[in-house]
Amino acid sequence: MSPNVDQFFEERRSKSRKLAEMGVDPCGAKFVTSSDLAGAREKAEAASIAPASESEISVRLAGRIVAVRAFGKAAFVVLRDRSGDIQAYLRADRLGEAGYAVVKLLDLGDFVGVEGTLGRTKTNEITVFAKSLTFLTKALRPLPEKFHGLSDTDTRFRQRYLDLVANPEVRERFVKRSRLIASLRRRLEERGFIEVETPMMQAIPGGATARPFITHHNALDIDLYMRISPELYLKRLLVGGLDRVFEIGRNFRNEGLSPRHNPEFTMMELYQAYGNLDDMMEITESVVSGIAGELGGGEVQFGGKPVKLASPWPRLDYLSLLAGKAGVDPASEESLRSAAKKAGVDTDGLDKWALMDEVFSNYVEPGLWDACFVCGAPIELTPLCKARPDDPTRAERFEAYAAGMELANAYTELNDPLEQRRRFEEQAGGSSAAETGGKLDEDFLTALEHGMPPAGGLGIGIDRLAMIVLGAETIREVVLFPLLRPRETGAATAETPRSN
RNA sequence: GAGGGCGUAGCUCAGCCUGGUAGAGCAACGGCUUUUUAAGCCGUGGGCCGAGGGUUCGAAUCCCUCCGCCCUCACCA
Repeated sequence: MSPNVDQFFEERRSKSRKLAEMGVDPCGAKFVTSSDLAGAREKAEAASIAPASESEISVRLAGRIVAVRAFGKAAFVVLRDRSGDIQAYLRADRLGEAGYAVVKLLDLGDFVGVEGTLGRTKTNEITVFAKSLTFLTKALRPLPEKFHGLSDTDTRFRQRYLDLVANPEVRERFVKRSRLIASLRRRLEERGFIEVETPMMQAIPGGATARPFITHHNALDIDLYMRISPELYLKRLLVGGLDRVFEIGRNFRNEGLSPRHNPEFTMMELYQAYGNLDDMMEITESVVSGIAGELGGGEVQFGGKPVKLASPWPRLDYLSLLAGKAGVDPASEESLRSAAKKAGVDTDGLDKWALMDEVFSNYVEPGLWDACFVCGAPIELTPLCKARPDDPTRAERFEAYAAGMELANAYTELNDPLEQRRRFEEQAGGSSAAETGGKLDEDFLTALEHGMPPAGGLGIGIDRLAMIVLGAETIREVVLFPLLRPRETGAATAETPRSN
């Protein structure tokens, strides 16, 4: 620890000891409040208090001190909680000698409770005129600077609590993410879906193709995989008669990090028996545009450019987009290969379908700015999806895009157990299955053989939805604790102050 | 994994190109101050300049290696 941090720490410890000597617990106790800070503000506004006057409205409020402006025998402190900030005015003549002695020992970062009346100062600032101050908790380390806040991304992500305290817009963003998920849950429940939880540790990681994380269960002495998708378990529930199910939870993929990828990310997946792709479109449009309206006030900006999320979303054709936006002939492997090469893709060993996917994500995806559905991707890429009745080479599938990112993916689900087995076997021959030994999920196939009703299925990437709705350009701004390389243990030890 | 950028006080940053031994604001400490809004005024302390090595009489500054973060690419149904 640097001498400077040591100095802060020792000074604050000494104040903490002084408080204890005065009979004040430096790590206080329950404090009943009359409302949060924003609630007190609203009350004050509603009472239309004149400048430089006090009302008779009493409040009890608590928060962390984020600013102190002290005079000899009076001080203004700004309190902050989850809802916002409010100023409190502490005067020696109102708090008494003992009370004001505590004020003298306050530091930025301490938690306090105040009881007093709401009013406005002569500068018209809503203020709690304190009758008493209750010390709640001492902060032994200093907070980041009050004006510029905290901007170093390393510290912001590693010590997110500092980011949340110092940067109100960050706190607000995560509150909104929580509201987003609550709203999504409510909207699905209104449609008769029930929320379920399926295994995150799976013996065979299915439902997608991605490299899994491997873990080990000691008692059974078996390797397990962190799920890459809940799909195969949710479908088992359709077999079991839970006709409308959804799950909101983490998926894990052992792949690279990027502004759009975190190895653990949050997905919403739902399955609706007796439905199909059209139902999934309706749900996606309605839920996403509804949430955006609720949280973003209808106006959503990403990277300074507006993104249109209001329904209806245009239905675009996968192959037409390839021809139109990428200028390739989707039927020609050579045309696809040369386009992929031009985009800097290493095309060795890629088959026609993989090339198509590369061309799509390099040439078409970045330009899909306003929300839209891309329909009819080739069946080869989607072993869990039904083929189109009119064109068996294409999947009855859509992917929803907005702000140049894939936001959702939906199928009319394949419920033919024999066809499903054939597709799995085909896939097991491919290279992507090597990681998990190419094992077929026989238990899932058995479930299908018992009969899965025709169904539509939908997955929405919640982190990306949050990014778009909240205008965050990197996933790290919507994930509280994004994955970072752990610090050296030596450094971590040095952070811990020695006791005495 | 490759390329580029960044790393200086608790925080936000200057200094680096053109080497001469470390600066500002906020925060902290002492003093004055009972209506401030990044409060003010006077004074004080605080840095192995990410780590290690090299060049040099002399390195925050130039060179090399390593570590961490960010960006782009690659990996990634």
